[in-house]
Amino acid sequence: MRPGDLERVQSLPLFQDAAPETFRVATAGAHVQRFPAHTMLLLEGDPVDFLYVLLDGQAELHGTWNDHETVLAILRPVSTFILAAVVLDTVALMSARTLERCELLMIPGDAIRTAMRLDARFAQAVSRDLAGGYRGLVRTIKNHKLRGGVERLANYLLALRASDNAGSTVRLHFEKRILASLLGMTPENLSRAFAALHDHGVTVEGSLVHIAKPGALEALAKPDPLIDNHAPRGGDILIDADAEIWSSEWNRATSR
Amino acid sequence: MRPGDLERVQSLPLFQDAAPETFRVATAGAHVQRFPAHTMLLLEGDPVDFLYVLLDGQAELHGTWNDHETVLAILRPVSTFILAAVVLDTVALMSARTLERCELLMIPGDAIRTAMRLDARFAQAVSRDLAGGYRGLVRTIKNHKLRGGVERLANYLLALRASDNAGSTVRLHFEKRILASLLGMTPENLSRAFAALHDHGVTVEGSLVHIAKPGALEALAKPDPLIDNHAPRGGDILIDADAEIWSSEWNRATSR
DNA sequence: CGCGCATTTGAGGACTGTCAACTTCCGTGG
DNA sequence: CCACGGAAGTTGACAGTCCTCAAATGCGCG
Repeated sequence: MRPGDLERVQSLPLFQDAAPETFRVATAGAHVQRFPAHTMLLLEGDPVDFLYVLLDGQAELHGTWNDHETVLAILRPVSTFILAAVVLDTVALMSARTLERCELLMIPGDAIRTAMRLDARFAQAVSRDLAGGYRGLVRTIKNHKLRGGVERLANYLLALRASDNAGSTVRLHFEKRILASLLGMTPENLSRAFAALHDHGVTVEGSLVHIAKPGALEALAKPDPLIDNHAPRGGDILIDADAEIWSSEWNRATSR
Repeated sequence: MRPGDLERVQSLPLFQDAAPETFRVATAGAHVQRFPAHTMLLLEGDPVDFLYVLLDGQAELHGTWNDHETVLAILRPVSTFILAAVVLDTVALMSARTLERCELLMIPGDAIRTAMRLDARFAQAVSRDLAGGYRGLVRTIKNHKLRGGVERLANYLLALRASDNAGSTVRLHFEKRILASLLGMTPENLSRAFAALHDHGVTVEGSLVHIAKPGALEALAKPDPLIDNHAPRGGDILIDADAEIWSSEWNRATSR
């Protein structure tokens, strides 16, 4: 583990509230491992023995059925994943695979469950993390059931703009075919969705997307704080303490 | 509160592990309230002040965007809902409405959060509950992204058969228009989906659905334990300890 | 009994998936 | 450094699915 990695892990919302002793015990049995690109880390249906912490690189969570595959989330450092399966000590519902060379910290599931028993503050942090993940999934389902493909793409681009920079050009962090699957469409239809956004000021050059008229795009996307997690909050309410936990599963992936 | 209600609440996975004192304090500040049918209990975007426990009746969780509405879950007694928002002390992402006359126990959110701080076992139970809900949502997303409408209906019927009885006739517990929304389609298309299942031995009479050839239906539905939570597990593995928590949010609603 | 709403059925259109051909991009190896 | 091969991305044609609108039917409650 490189110097600073431990600090990065400890600063995760999942751990920053834990007692130092809890953190020490949990990471004592952990080990860091490197994986090449396009490597399966975990297969859905397999028992989950570790909580994974992505320290470097990009990874993908996906699900399979009947010879079809769909991307459920893109993970970027630093984030944890499959916490839910670890808490319940059961099999994974999602597969995980690296998109590029990755560095992972693997914490034994036993250590996590033991820590929850001994450290109430850690158990609370786990609850908050899972609650944040849960709410992320609720947003995702609303996104998919209520919006069409073009609208999902438009909101995705606005979310990228809000999170990565303030400029009018955003960069897609992974291949379009993966973005297509994440957004619930085929690569062909993603192309057409980008084409449809052409009329609203969106131009594409490789992985660079230029948003010429953010206003026009927003008019089409109709972002909603109850779906998108980046949308402008209603200005009349002062109590805006939506301190959602976003460090672990479903990071900035699905809809932000 | 009727006699026995408290016992029913205490026997929920969320509470059965908690210290008696924890349970006493939490329910001390709680109150039971009755609501007529078709009443809004909670509006998405509103701060959540209570953890709700549905003691009697049926309720629905739904989301809204751009003048469209989609049903996210059907709740049946005894189950809790909006635990995630309570844990994070934030606004609701889903609205809740009664489908019929309902009896609800409302536990102040403060009491829940305090109990988590004081009782590590309760905090663990909350984590398990949220982890179970999280995994239910993952199943839902896979269900929606990987399957078509007819397949979703077929699996829903098989899930009903597995949970409610062992017979070949199942009863829909709510209106078809709500089922349609839950399954992510229009009422018109649900009708056609039922018609499509005609060829596979499914006949409909009001809210009664007869499954003449379960084998044929399964061949179409291709149920999967990693999506449906009722599907036959692979017989070669003995370790089948998937003790998922299913008592709270997302009960038998979405995909079981 | 009658009204209102849920459900069904039909027709048409919009959206999405599939297949195939073509172009572009990128990493490899000469 | 360039040429090449393979994969990614795009475009077009077509089919299948799903949504919308409209009208007819059925059901339940007042």
